Amino acid sequence: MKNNSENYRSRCPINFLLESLGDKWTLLVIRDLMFKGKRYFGELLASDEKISTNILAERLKRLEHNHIVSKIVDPNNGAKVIYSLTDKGKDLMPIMLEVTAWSSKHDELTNTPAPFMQAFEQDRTGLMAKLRFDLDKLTK
Amino acid sequence: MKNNSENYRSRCPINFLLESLGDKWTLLVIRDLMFKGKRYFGELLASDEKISTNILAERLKRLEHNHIVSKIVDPNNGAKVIYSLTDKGKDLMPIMLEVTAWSSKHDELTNTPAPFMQAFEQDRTGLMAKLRFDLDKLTK
DNA sequence: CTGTATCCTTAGGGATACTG
DNA sequence: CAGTATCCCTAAGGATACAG
Repeated sequence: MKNNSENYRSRCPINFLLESLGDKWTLLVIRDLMFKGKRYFGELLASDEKISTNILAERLKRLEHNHIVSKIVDPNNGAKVIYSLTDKGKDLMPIMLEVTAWSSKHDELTNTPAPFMQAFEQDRTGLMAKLRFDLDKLTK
Repeated sequence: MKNNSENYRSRCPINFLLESLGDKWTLLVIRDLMFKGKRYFGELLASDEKISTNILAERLKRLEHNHIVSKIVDPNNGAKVIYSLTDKGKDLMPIMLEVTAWSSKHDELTNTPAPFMQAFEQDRTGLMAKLRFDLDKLTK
């Protein structure tokens, strides 16, 4: 996955996403930062899908390099690092919601509460705006 | 990439998408079927990104197995096969549009016309409904 | 035209030991 | 706790020849 434009396979927007986030793990890291309120390396490490340390470290590094995630030193504990989504990262929320909508519609095993998805289909714009507002508050 | 539920890494909807479509090529095939009006193997083969025959054949087979793509024999030419999106496949359109929106916002090299994306941000629901209608007509 | 089959290479990723 | 460094292995993917 390269990120300097000369190496893109094409200049298609779909392909742009694939080159930025198109692997087995990156989207899961973003999910955890966006919807599960995780902020620390250790928390991200503890996902159901069992990512390993080197992979997580590499993905975070690349996400930071792509300005999707930023890291700061925890003001309450200088030994800890806090990861959070940048605006560019938060802009991925509509994609994540649509993915969730699609999966919960087409995979009966998926664990998304149906009422929420129904509300979402009714009023995408409103719900997205609200969630974005919450997200901004959280990482402010 | 497994598709029988016992082998999922988790039952998260984000992960469901990754297990169904999470590789370097699948989303590009869907893009070509959804937005570029391609229907034949040869047409799909001719994308900018240069997919090879074996990969394309394998992806189409898996997409068919997952009920995202269906194939029929061309009624006008028995030697040809026509691929098209199922309803489940067409349901991916909102995701594709959000991906396009995100990429065209954050990658200046991306080739999506800005006016369209502006209209989309104004009225997601309306535009999605219209595009879905067009898509249904096309594959009817 | 629509694929299969094969060969080969590489990138991605698990496991795990180790460091500041 | 937050990573780095290695080792090793496998799956994914390019190239290309060939078949129905």
